[in-house]
Amino acid sequence: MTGLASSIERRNGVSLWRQIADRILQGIASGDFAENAALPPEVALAERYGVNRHTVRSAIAALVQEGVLRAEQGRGTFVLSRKRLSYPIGARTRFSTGLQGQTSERHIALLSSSTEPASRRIADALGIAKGAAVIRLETRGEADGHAVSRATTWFDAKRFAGIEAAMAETGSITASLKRFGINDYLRHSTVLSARHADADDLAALDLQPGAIVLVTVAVNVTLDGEPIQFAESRFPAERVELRLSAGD
Amino acid sequence: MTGLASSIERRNGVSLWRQIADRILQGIASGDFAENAALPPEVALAERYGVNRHTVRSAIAALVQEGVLRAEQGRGTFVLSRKRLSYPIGARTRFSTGLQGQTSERHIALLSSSTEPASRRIADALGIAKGAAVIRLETRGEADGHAVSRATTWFDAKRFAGIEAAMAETGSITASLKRFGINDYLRHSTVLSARHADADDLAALDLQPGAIVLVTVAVNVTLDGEPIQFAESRFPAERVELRLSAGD
DNA sequence: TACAGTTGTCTATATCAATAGACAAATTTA
DNA sequence: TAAATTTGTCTATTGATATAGACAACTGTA
Repeated sequence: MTGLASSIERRNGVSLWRQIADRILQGIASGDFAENAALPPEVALAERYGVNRHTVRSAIAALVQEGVLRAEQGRGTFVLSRKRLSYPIGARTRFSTGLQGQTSERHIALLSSSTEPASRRIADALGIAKGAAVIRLETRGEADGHAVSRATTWFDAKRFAGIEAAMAETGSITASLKRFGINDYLRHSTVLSARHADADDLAALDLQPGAIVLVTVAVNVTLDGEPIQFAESRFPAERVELRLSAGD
Repeated sequence: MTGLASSIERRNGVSLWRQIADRILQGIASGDFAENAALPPEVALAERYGVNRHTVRSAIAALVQEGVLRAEQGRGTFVLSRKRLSYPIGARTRFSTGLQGQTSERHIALLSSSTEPASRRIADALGIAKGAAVIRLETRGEADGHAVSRATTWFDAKRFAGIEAAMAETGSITASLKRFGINDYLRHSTVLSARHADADDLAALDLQPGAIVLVTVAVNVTLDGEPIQFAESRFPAERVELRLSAGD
């Protein structure tokens, strides 16, 4: 942002210190506050945001707790390096290849799996009957030891029986689908929204309460257009941005 | 969501009533709470979310204020119809055509315009020198009388001198660009994030404080690949979702 | 009518959030 | 060393947030 000094909202249900912490995170992401450099002093921030110094201190305390800042008495408060991952989304969206070059290691951890009857929404997406058995996988995407996504994925249980074992073993959706004869697939549709992280997301993504998650709801299809996978993924907005490439 | 009963977080900087209001909005969007039907009674909601009935009442009061719910003493609290707009994003993203079929009327209102030197970020995106003059437009997208987006757009001032007048007159980016000999253009890149709405967004989008906005940062190019427009758009997450179509 | 179920209002209390001011402790600079 | 700058700690006060309980007001139904 080119210094749009929009101010802070009061009595919204979101505390001032949380809003200011969000602003500082934005400032770091947008380059207003350089990495490894000192933040403006607390009194200056208090004036900039029109709040008391103690309120700024609460925001800073939260970000120190979060590992984003380090405060040193007498010297200043410093921005630790913490660039947001840029997660590409397009027809060939895949977790692992998408983050190549940004991280040295990444995989998908299977948190739990279950079989359940398909809800209307899932049945429609997968093109099966409502109530038919589907396998649900709860997974967490990890890159360089950090949690970067939390997803819930559904497969037709008849066609993909045992896929949870393949996921646990390979740590990859692409590799698991290969075992069922699917060597290539496409992202058919993606719907995007955002919300506050719920307790489950907070725990799995190692977020501080009040964090925002980006939510994608996607359907993957075979090259023939047959739906094979329905997934809802949550990404921590403070650590991940989604990049859409044209014609991809 | 298939009824994942994840609970609420305390002392996060986001008040319980705000979190519960968000959850109810999600519930409406996901179909957990049907439109025009009664919400569960306050005591049931209080138990479901593990909070006091008065806290649920605060959340409901906020949503009534927002026009999402209507409470009737003795009868119950009802969901007003309020479907989220689905805003398509792809290579041919355009405001007006994208919402066709979902709304009967839409246009872009020009809130203000100014000329300023390009920041590093904007200069890079537009392929011009840092400090060169750019025109900044502050706009609001409206559909059926409701604000659905708030955007800040930059153009090279040399090439698009007077585009603010064209925007004010036509209410359309596409139509304005035609006056400068650009009959077609493509969305080159889009980067997506989310944050709490700031004061400016709240006012322009008619949101209640604490609301979340989806943020897109996009570059449009001519068919030759020459960048012509750089824009940051904010969409109210409670009213708009973004839909990405493969191969678009 | 009587009753069960629901939202609306009131009082009271405890904790969190925000402001205000003063001063201590550590670091850097003159 | 002395002064200026910056973060850390403490006390005090106010308003918002959350819980608790009781009861009134309204609706639909037995």
